[in-house]
Amino acid sequence: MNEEKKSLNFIEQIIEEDLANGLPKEKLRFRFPPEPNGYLHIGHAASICLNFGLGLKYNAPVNLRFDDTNPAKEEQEYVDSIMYDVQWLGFKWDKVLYSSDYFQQLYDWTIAIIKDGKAYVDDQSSEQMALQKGTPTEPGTDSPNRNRSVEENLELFLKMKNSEFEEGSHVLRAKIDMKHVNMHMRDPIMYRVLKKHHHRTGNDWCIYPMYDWTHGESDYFEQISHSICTLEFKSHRDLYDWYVDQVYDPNLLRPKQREFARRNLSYTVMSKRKLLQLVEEKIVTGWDDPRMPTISGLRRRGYTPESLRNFSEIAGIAKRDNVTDVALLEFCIKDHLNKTAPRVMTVLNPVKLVITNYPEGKEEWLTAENNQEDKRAGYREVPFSREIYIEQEDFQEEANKKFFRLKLGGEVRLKNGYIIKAESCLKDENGEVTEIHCTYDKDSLSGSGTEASTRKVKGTLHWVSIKHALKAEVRVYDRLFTHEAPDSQKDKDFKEFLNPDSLTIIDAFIEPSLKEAKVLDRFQFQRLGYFCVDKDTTSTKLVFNRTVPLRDSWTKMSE
RNA sequence: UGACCUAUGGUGUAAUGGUAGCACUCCGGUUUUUGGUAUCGUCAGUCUAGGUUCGAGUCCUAGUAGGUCAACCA
Repeated sequence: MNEEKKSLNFIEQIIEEDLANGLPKEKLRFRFPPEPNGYLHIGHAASICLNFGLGLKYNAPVNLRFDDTNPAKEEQEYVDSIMYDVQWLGFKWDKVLYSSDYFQQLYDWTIAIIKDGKAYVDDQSSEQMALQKGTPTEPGTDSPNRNRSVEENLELFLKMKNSEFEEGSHVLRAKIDMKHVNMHMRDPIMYRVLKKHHHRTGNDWCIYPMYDWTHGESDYFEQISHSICTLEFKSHRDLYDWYVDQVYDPNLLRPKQREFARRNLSYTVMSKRKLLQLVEEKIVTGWDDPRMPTISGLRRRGYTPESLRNFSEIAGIAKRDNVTDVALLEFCIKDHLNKTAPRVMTVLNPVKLVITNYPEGKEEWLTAENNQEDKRAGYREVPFSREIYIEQEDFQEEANKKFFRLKLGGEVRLKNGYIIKAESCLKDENGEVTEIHCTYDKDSLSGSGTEASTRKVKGTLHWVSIKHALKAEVRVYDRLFTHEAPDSQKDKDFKEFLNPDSLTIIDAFIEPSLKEAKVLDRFQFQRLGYFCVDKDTTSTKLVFNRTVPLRDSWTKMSE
């Protein structure tokens, strides 16, 4: 009964503190600000769940804002996929906004800043400017253009805007302090000339604001109370604040940037650049390849929104570097699917089994429970006949008593069916078992109520009737990399750790109830794992992805 | 040879100066017509050294380790 109080993460603690210090609760407002230059991944999911979760917790609006200030990298395709992913995760934004919506406002503010003598046009080469910038341990030196007159700056900036200068020839810089210990404060660039088509503003602009100049102002413009980003932006905070200072009206809310550690997952990479590389070099089939840590990849793999949200919740957030064990993610999806996924029988690596005392030509439809974790899931019928497939690894001619499966002279129950006893087997020239001959106890049918039907045998096998089975392609995935943190090795490229066996394609036999399964339908293939229908499925060919195998204490034990 | 951030079981996170807890992983028991699930349990942690304090994972100092910062990227 007693509600256990949930501890707050450090961001929530900051918010509680701000509230306690007089920030009205109605002023709380958050945002998720992706750049539309790639697909979202599980790390973004952490940020999405954090920001939208805060919105839910405090009943505050959350904007989805596209940080689209670099037309060279951004595309509508990414905008669309990001919106889809956020909604799929189950969140609702207050407004969809774009930094590019603020280009005019930003420009107007910039004019004021130039007039205030706090920004200047620099026409040096980027190399020259880099040289003057100094290093983290040495102060920078002033640009010779630093003291242009306001009039000249205004005139030059207008020319930049009017496309009178070439790309790379002129930039507008904030006049701050070339000797500042924080490199970002050494006269950062506010605008550059980019004669590129923008996915939203088209060719309206040929000057584009930089991230720092845009982000804080966008937050301020939208009156975001808490601007949450990842740790690598920590040193941008001084600049964020400096820029907000230039336009801040004390009657309005002043946004505050706060940083948390990005979420890393073991056995994968998370940087957009590297993920893009995997896509472009065709190491994976696309952004939504089921081996990718992208939201779209995880979705196609069979992950549910609930499982991803739960993962973010229990992984938590903090400020230290981390590599979260992918086992935690897998636990989350198994936990959810265990409660929700219908069970079916499929055989991945078949061996033929003949029940010699079962009448030829006879078939029965046996009743099978769809999900013993959820009685409402009901029952279905599965066909049974004289010849069935079982898994190769479920049969051994001889085995010790720890082997609960089928062995010569031993008994086993066929799931939802009869108890059978192995009498003999046929083998090919290599000694591989090609056919198993069994007899069945005709009184032992599951659920028939007879004494024999309740008889205990140690093992229960899944199976499919050969005559009725459907063929399906099953894609079995393993981790994409063999190293826990493939991009952590300074002297090695992350691709050296690619797992050559990350995908295995199997022709499997599945029970006929799966015939009408729809893309993204999720199932438990009993005793094997969770699988979902892939989008490559056609009317003539079913394709399944293995989301995650079931916990397997037998294989571990027998190794 | 600077500034800033971080340091709690194998992993991820709590403990807001007062009993180091939770989850995952691993291992073991029980139940089981899934070697699944459920359930019970075991193992396992405050980077180091000083200091403040009745009391320090928490505060201070120094060290050590890791990370971040010098794109006309975000």
